Amino acid sequence: MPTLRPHTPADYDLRRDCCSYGYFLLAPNSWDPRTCTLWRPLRTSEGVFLTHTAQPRGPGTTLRIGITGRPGAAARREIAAQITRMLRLDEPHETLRAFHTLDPRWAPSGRGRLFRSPTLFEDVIKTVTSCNVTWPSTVTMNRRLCDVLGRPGQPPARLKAPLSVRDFPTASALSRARPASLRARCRVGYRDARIVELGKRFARLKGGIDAAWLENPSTPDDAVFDALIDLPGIGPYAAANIMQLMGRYRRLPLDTESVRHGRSILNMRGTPAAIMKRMAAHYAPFGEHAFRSYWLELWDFYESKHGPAWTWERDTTGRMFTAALLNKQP
DNA sequence: GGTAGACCTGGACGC
DNA sequence: GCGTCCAGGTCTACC
Repeated sequence: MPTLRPHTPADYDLRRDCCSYGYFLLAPNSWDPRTCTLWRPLRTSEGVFLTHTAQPRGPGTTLRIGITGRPGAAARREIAAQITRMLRLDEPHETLRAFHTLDPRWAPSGRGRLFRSPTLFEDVIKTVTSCNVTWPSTVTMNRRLCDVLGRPGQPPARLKAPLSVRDFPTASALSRARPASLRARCRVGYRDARIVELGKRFARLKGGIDAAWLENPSTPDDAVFDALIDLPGIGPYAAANIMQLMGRYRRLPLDTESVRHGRSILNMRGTPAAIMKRMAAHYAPFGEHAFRSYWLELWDFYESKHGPAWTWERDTTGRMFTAALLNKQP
């Protein structure tokens, strides 16, 4: 079986850094808590390959990416690049150090890298499927999108892959879907036409967007925010969330979870709108790392309820990790 | 510029 | 098993 050894930062801890944001629980990602392995089908120019990424020698050692099938040199490079994006293996050490200097609470644990998707498009769709729904619906929508529109990869011959080997649908595949079919088969509800339109924009079929420009670090935050908020289904919350997934942490995606956090942990009082204003002011001193400080506080709360995220089973704890649901747990 | 109501789904709850 | 209520962010119409 082909194996890749991507460049791995000296402080990298797969358990900590992969299980750091809810998207690691969404299809087609699959974290196996027993083996501490991330399973994930990835699309390349040579087809879809099922990968599994582990850190067999423990934190701080080189990751190993096992690949089912026979990828050529180009496909291997594409797989390594996608895993690097998902796990933020290329995040400069100085950036993390700057974050830990600004917010020393996370220096001892080394936290700061937040999981994301292999492509900006997948992060955008995952964000849209997380709006105006409870987390279990987000889980269902992503699983169905993969089952219905993802291309199958080669299943492993001997290894037991925990889940489906279908990848996440491409922009092109979603641009060709019929809204009614998306609604009926993927349970995306009123998001149907918006998702198809996003597929068209990212496939650059109609009013196409320039993903390279969006992802270019020299593009100003405000310009990125304005471009994102122009997209269908993307409002202030979604735009800010997509920005943090792009590594732009200055804006906070404020939602009902933020209000819950403001009230219960930070002892803020007032209407939801007033609390959101106070939340923005509260984290403003963390500047370009504001979201990381905010998110790690939230994540800490979730883990205080149900143990370290790397132990969460996708189909049990992983379906109920928002505070509203966790608070109902015994 | 601010606000009210519709949009959909799935889970919780009561009967 | 069925009906009702509720949570959730975006969008549009309206003031």
